[in-house]
Amino acid sequence: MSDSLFKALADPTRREVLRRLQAGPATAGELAEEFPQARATLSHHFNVLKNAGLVRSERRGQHVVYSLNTSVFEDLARMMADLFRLERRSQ
Amino acid sequence: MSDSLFKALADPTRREVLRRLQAGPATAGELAEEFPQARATLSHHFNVLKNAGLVRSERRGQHVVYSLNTSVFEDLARMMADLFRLERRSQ
DNA sequence: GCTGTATTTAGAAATTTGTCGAAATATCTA
DNA sequence: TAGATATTTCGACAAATTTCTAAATACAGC
Repeated sequence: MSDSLFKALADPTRREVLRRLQAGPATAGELAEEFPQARATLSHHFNVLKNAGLVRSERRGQHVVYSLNTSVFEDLARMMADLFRLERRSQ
Repeated sequence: MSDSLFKALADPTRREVLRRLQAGPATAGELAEEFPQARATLSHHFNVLKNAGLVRSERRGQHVVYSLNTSVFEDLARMMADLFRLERRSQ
């Protein structure tokens, strides 16, 4: 729902993770090396991002690869527009 | 900065207040009648929304009128786009 | 199956957030 | 100035969130 999306975006570390994933997919380990928090902490953040539909994960052997899910952006834009009741073309 | 904005949007009651203000400005008292929370609680929410630049307030005698500040939407759109590195035309 | 590496889950501590009732402040009107 | 109404600030508490370490799970290669 919209609540999990907004909540997911409310944490600065999670927003940094999203920005990092713009450069391309990365494994949990690679991401963990770039952030000061413990791996368990980041794993929690990944989970929040996943539940919000902001990222996808895929296991590749021992690794888990995370990537941006750009398709949620449409939903996000719709919610933002709804919050400000901006006119939109479709629907 | 962006953190206060995302944090402000993270609470469902505050998002409801924003939607309510789409219908037009309202006093703290009018808003308080439409929400189950105590006036003190809502006053706190108004403050968070104000600090994030999402609403404006203006005292009118005994009343304080709150209204949507639609100009932040540009900033918001920019931040969202930045999170997903979407191509934009200007800048 | 065992060992090593990668990741997640569990449980707990510290911090932040949402909430309230009561008190304080601001403004109007008589 | 006194009284009434509107709103905010204060102080406290419960719930949620971020964070950690330690333990558990998943997989690969021997």
